Amino acid sequence: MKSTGNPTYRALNCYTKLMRAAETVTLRTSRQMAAAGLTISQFGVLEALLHKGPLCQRDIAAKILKSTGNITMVIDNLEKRGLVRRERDSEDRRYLTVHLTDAGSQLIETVFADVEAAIMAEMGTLSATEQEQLGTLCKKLGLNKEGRS
Amino acid sequence: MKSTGNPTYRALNCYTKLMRAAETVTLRTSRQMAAAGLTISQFGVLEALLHKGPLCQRDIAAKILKSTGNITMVIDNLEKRGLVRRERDSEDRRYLTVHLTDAGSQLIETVFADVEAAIMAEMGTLSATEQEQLGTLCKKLGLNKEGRS
DNA sequence: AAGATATAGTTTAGCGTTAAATCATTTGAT
DNA sequence: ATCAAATGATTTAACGCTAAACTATATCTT
Repeated sequence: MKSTGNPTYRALNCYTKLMRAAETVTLRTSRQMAAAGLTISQFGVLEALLHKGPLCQRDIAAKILKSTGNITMVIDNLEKRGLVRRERDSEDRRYLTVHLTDAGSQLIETVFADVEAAIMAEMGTLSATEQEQLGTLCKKLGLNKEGRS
Repeated sequence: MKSTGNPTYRALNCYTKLMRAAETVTLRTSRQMAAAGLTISQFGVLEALLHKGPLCQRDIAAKILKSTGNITMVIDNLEKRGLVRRERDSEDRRYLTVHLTDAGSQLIETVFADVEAAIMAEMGTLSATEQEQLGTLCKKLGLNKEGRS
């Protein structure tokens, strides 16, 4: 199985390394979130609100690729901590627009900066050229067939 | 932010593509497991047992990088389906050795082959050289600093 | 205007996940 | 031999996650 010319070995090996790298980088960057008491999902929600402004839950779900049932709970927890507030849309009462509170804004701004720095540090292991190569290869991999379906 | 010479942009962009690629590939390969009614964790446990033989729960947890509390539950579910059985070690009664049943062996063998084929198909988007490049870059990324700690 | 259909959000059931507390058993120290 | 410490497994509490059923509101058809 270790013969480097073996296509099966090569593919599985590449797959394993890709997964490990993603896991490791996630683990390291998520420490910045954990340090602020935020889960990855909570960070995702706050970050979406920071960069896109107030959003309804459906849009948040789409942005972080999670189900709407889940978003209800994540936002419940953020609301309990006073980081976001829900506002019922007066035009169409089905919509709840989620807003960052001042505390939420303040928190996500600093945590986002920390996470960004952690990502930079992680990627800094690779040279500029290597980062571009990696990006290109990953993109090619993701584009395979029908997108994310 | 889109200036390609910007190191922050380059790092974040590369990070995003890496994460997306890993997610997409996981999503696609996990369909093979889902088709057999197995979750990713259940697949991990069965695969460990297939390739390493009977293991105690602690070793299984270490193999799939999950907590032992979690393994208890995953194995409960596999046991309910008759895919594995627990056997109390007669030497040291703290240990439960987990064995594949015949049904479990049969299932994991076919599902493993399917998953392997799916991984091959995914990685097949890249040429042999590209796979090796990707593997090298991912490995370099993961090796950064203190391993997985 | 009435009823069907669609949409936003919530709830529920089930699995996964961790960390921490607990139980059972074994090992080590004295 | 006894008691303390270590170790494997289980349980519990809390959060995350999905799919599916459900509620409330809005829109579309006629």
